[in-house]
Amino acid sequence: MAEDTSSHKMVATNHRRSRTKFTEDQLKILINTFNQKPYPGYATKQKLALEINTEESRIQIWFQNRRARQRFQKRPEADTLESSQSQRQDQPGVEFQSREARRCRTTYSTSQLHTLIKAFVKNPYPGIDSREELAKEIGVPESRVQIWFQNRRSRLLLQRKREPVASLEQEEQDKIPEGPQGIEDTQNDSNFSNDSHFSGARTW
DNA sequence: GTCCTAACCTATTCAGCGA
DNA sequence: TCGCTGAATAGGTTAGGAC
Repeated sequence: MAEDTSSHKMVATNHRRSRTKFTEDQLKILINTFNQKPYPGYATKQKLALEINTEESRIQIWFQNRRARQRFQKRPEADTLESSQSQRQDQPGVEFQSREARRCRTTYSTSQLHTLIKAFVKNPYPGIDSREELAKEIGVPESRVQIWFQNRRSRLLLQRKREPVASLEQEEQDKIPEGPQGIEDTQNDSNFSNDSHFSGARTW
C-alpha cells in the first residue's frame, strides 16, 4: 500500500507496514477479548491471531492502541492527582489480575546478532521491507526484529546520555569490519550519529 | 480538511539467562 | 547475585484512508 509516490521525504524502502483493516467480525472478537482481558498474555494473543487470521504482532499493537484510547477517554474525570498516582504501579487503571505468561525470550545466535548489528549500523530505523528481509535472513519473525531494533536504539540512547564520549567510541566499534553474510540494504537514510533521529521527528 | 486509528517512536520497567 | 538484553508497557507522534 504505502507506495513510493511521496516525492521528497521518503527514503527508498523505508516504509511503514501498510495499515491493517480489521473486519467487523474481527473487531467484535478483539473488543470482546479486550473487555475481559485488556492485558492478554502471549498464549491469548496467539489464539486470537489464529482465530481472526492475522499476525500476533498486529494483535499486540491493537491492544496497545486500544488501551491508550481507553485511558484517554477515561482521563477527563479521573484526572486528579490522586487518581493519576494510583494508576501507576504497573496496573494502569485496571483491576489487578495475575498476568498471563509473556512470550518466551528469544535467544539470538552470534551470527544472527552479527547480522542485526550490521543492519543497525547501516540503518537504525529500517522500514517494513528491510525488517522482513532481515527476519527472513536470520529466521525469526519480523516482530522480533522490530523489538530488537527498538531495544537497541533505546540502549544506545541511554548509553549516550550516561557516557557521551565512550558511546561514540562504541559506535565506531560497532561498525563491524567484515561479516559472514551481508545485507544489501539500500537504505542510506541514517547514520545513527545523526541526532535528529531522536528528536521524535522521524521522516519516512 | 477532519477524524479515527494502525503503525511506529522513546522511555521505562519487568524478567530470563549466563557469567 | 548481577549485568545484559528480550519482552511489555505508557504515552506520545505520524500517517493512511474513510467521510
